[in-house]
Amino acid sequence: MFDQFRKYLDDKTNLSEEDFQLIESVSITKKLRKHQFLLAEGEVCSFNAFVCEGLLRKYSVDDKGIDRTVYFATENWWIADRKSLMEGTPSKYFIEAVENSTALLISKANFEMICERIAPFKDMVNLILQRSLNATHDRINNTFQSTAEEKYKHFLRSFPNLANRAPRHMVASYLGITPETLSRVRKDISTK
Amino acid sequence: MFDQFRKYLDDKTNLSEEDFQLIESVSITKKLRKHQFLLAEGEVCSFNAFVCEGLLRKYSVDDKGIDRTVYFATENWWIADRKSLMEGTPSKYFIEAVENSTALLISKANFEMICERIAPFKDMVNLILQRSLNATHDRINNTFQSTAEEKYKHFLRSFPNLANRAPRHMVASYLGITPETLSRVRKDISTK
DNA sequence: CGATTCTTTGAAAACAGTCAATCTGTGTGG
DNA sequence: CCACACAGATTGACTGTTTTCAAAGAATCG
Repeated sequence: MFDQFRKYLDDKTNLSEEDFQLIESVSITKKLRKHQFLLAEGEVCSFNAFVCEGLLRKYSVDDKGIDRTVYFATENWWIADRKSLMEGTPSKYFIEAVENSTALLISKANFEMICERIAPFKDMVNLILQRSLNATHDRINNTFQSTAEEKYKHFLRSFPNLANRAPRHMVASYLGITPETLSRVRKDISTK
Repeated sequence: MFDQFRKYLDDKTNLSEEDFQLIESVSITKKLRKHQFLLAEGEVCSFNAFVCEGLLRKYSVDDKGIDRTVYFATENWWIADRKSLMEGTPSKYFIEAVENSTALLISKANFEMICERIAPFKDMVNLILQRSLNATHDRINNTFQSTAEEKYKHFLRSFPNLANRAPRHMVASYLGITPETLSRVRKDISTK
């Protein structure tokens, strides 16, 4: 499992053998079965997770009981509730395995320790943060004023592989539309 | 002008007199008149800007010529197009003064230099990044599946002071609704 | 004051949401 | 291996919200 992470790190940054060993020593492999939760609402998020295989999803449930998917994470993506992690407050989110998945967890304390000791790692993390922020702004930019059809097409362009892996109702909740609307949009597109 | 920034830095982090002087030496005061652009679409963003006074707005213009406001920045907020800045690519955004404003600009090279030399500054920047990402996720969470009225009420709660300073059509474009809809929503709320 | 831009209002059309029913596929237990 | 149950996906009819287009009122700036 760590091999996957190692390849990722090798690609993104420049670490010594010693660095790898330190990181490996604090990485906990976690297998998740479909539907299993990595984090539940009300819990304090205590880790950063790197997804080795599978698909995870972060979502909240609103007053009316409706899912709001904030984020999907597949192979080589990170997932956590940063707000809960940073502030030590109860999370408003669930993180759930959409497929059987494997993730590497690094506890908050260990993550900070690694960042302290390995400067390139810290830089990488901050770079990822920046990219993530850019991507999130793009998402707002591309879906706020759009019709359901435009939103879905943009989703297909951005995550061509996710559209088939994630159940439709989750895609719908990611796009902020109902499953029924998504179904109709897909029909419209296919008959063109 | 630098006083304002200094107070901000004092509040957020812990810097020596020497650090302040270094930062001041690379900060360029820029006065902007209402409607003036700090960045235009197609330009490469070459700075980070700290707003001392006034109100700036970051927006793109879509195919149909409609504004999409991504971000407002008032006193003590940062603004830039991070993507363009990071990658050196042409920006898709405009950054425009909504009021007469004053900002401190720090060029990309100098900003990186400061981050290198002053570790607490770098940490502060990364903390801001994280908060910004959290706030953006909250924004998605709170406005994606909401009605126009809910979006506006959430905006009022989040930015009570902005609602009066920013023209309504900009607020509308921030919320992803038409100015007409915003006008009606406001009427509905006031007659309750 | 006049011109331009912003905001509001009205009526019609487009769009997405809701509710209920049906269809599909998957997995489970007999 | 089949039948059944169950969750997810689709479809239809209806409702409600938002957009669009057009026009009239404010407000602002030179």
